[in-house]
Amino acid sequence: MSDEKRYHHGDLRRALLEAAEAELAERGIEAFSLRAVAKRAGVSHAAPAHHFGDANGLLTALAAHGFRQFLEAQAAREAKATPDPSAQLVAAGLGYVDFALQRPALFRLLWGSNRPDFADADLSRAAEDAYRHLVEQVSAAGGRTVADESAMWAVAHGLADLLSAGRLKAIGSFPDDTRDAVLTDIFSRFLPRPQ
Amino acid sequence: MSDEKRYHHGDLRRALLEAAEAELAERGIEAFSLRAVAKRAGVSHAAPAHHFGDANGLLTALAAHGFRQFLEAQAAREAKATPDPSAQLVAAGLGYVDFALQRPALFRLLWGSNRPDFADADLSRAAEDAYRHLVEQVSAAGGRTVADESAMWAVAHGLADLLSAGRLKAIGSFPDDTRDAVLTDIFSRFLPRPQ
DNA sequence: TGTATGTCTTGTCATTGTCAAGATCATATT
DNA sequence: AATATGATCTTGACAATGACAAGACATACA
Repeated sequence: MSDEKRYHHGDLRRALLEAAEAELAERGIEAFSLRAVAKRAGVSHAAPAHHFGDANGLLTALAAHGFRQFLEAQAAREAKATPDPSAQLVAAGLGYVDFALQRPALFRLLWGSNRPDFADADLSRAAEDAYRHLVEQVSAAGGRTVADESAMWAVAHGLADLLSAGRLKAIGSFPDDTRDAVLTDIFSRFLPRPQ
Repeated sequence: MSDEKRYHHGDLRRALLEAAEAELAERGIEAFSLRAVAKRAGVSHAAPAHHFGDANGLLTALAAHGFRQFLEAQAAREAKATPDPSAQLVAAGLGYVDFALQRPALFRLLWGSNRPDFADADLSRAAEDAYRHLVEQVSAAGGRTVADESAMWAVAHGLADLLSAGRLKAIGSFPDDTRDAVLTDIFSRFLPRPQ
């Protein structure tokens, strides 16, 4: 049988990352346990060490993966939007919120935890890619200043963070399409204005 | 001597809250340890239990205190601003960011942790007071819709969260008065427009 | 075939949160 | 003043956790 218990897992690194995200989603980052991840992946409690060093190393790898999925969520919205720069920027903002709502625990790992090592080469590259995408979108939409960038980033991030934490109950209780309409309205206020 | 070691502390509850905030600031919420708090306050590791139940109980009480200080930070800015509603709203936003920059660990406890029990009566009241203040400010400045409220809250929250986490390096590296000017510019974009 | 390297397990230790039991103190009542 | 009652704090214990060391097992390669 292919699922026979073997001494060598074969793809343990990937299995541990999947188990870690599942644990994160179920128990939250504050109750995250390396041993629980190992148990879920069906290996001994010390197995993760060889692949990730320590618990923070595993969370660092998971965060890098998370930032790439974060960009994918934005790209998915952008693909559905009209190609003009303003619509693309709004779409990126909607994707930012989508990710936060669909994977709240991962979102919190990326933006609200200091357990990942952001000096790690892979993670810092993934995080910078996300930042660069934002800057490019704002710039294409006519943004020129630090205030233009920061305003758009802040409003998208604030909405994503508050919504995923369940604090913005007004918007959070809307059906999806209504929520999108309100969010689009809000993002539009921050678009760099053509002069 | 007044600082003699007594069996009964006398004001242990307050001392533990202060020790907890200091520990939070020094080691971060992810390394928060109840025993370290007790040691810092000079009592045994089990002493906090009687006053707060468990570790989350202590963090709940600290969060309630934190929300009140959060409102004080906004009030401090409002007192220095002109009394017109728009200026008051911008001042509240600046106070929001002040608090996040001055007490980043506490800010994260309030907005990015699920360890505090938000069903706790004292904490939920303190958190609702903060929310009510925001709604009133937005309303006084002419805001009428859910989008008006959410936009202002989100931009203030996003700026505060990103700045306190050190992610908004552009603005974060500015001297205080320059930063205030940029933030004021950004907040002004979200002010409800007189129609 | 034999050896080196990589992968995983078992066992151990210090630290942590929580609970139980007991010691000490403060206060009210008589 | 003496005592009782309850609040406050300590000591000791336990299970869970992250990290480390040593060894077992498997694969790659000569």
